[in-house]
Amino acid sequence: MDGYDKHAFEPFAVTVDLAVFTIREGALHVLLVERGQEPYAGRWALPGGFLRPDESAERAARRELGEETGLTDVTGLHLEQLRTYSEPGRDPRMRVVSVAFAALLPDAPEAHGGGDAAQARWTPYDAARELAFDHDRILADARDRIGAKLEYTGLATAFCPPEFTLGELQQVYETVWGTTLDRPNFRRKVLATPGFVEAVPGAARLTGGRGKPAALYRAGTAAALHPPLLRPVPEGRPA
Amino acid sequence: MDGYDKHAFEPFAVTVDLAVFTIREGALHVLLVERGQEPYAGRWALPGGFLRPDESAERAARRELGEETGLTDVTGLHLEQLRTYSEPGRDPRMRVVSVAFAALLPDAPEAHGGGDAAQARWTPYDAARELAFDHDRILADARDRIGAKLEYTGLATAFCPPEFTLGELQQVYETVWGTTLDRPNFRRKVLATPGFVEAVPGAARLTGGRGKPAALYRAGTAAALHPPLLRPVPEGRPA
DNA sequence: CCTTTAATAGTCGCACTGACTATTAAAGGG
DNA sequence: CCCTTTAATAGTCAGTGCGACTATTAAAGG
Repeated sequence: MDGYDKHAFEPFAVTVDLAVFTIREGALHVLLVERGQEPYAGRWALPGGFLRPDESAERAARRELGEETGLTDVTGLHLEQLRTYSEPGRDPRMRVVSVAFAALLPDAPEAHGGGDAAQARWTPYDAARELAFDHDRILADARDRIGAKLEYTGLATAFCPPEFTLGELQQVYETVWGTTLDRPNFRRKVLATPGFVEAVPGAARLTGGRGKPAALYRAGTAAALHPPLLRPVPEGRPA
Repeated sequence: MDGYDKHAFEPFAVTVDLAVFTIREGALHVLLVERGQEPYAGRWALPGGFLRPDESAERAARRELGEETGLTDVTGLHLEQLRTYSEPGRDPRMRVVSVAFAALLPDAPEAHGGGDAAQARWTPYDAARELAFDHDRILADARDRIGAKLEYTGLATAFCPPEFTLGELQQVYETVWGTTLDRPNFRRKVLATPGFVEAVPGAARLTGGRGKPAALYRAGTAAALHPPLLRPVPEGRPA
């Protein structure tokens, strides 16, 4: 009931933090910024910043992304709330509640510092360790969430350009899940799932490859995949 | 990067709101409180309240639940973050950012008002309309989330007492999804999914029923169901 | 033109599932 | 004490999805 009626309310600083993913050279990359100020000056961190009084967390997330990394007017950006981190002590200086977002980008435009960030850089996911604040945790949570949502949503297309080949889409799954998938089976499954992708008639990707050019597809309209595309179980999983 | 370094930060009021569900008499019920204060005095709302400076949102959620509804020491309570609502104007008096939670309870202990709440009451989900603030939206989001999570997690057991029959578990699915399920098939599926439930040896529910008493089960240890228990597609869904 | 590379097509068998039917085990009324 | 009622549990069968393959096709480039 937003019950501020009787008790005095304590003011909090509210920030947004972004875990922005893309796929580069077959590896999952995360956008990081180097902190220019204490605390954690010189450490890498997730981009983010303060919520302004007139904007929602979603708007703040897009704004900060542009300010700190130069990624502006990112049309293909998929942005979704992850969760909110509110443990006392997560910031050494004051009480900060942070709304975390996970974001996906198709291609990887170069990033540069700005705002509070000394510099910004795409970093391989596995190399993004020992970040400032509790950002290691946020980043791991974001990756888990993305991996899980690939199973039952068409989210993977958010990593792809507007038109993409099935091979590129498969690469997304293999990269995020860290597995390999059988190509014919992947193809059959994707095409059999209504609303996942739709063919672009008569188009083929001509990008310098040596073999037969692949047909192009666009993201479909379905939000959820029925049936889902289940992740292969790691060895020895079954109870 | 929690970038409060250069810009002045604006203070916000931070609250938690709870959508607490249970199943009563075969229908999904939600815990609501009647507001004792303006704004929205006399209107029904989700329980919740201010975050204190020394507690996380999760702890605040449990505390407010106890204060406003008398539901304290709820051992079987499942509590999970839904999302954070931060649109400007969602509270007519000040800038409030609210961390919303979805919660599930096995049985339904009676609730009574307290704290900021004039009274508290279990309300059938379908009758919970025109709530204060944006709580209609939060409630709908929570219900969607719960319904979806039933598919691929063992969450349904959170609606059940520590020991339950497969019939009771099936009732949870049918109630939340608004469908009917074939009993033998449901049984087969649940028992074939490793870690979903485990049998309580030699126990049977004797509660006054007329027919053969059902065997009892406990919640299993698996967090995710492999394979998931997919919701039947509504008529005419396939594209 | 011929080799290479990758996309696409097709096959086979098992496991899962939806839609059923049949059986069993107790409770409670007569 | 039996017999009806109620519900749990067991079993059947066909269609389908999917993993693991093999085979074919289409272009690029030397």
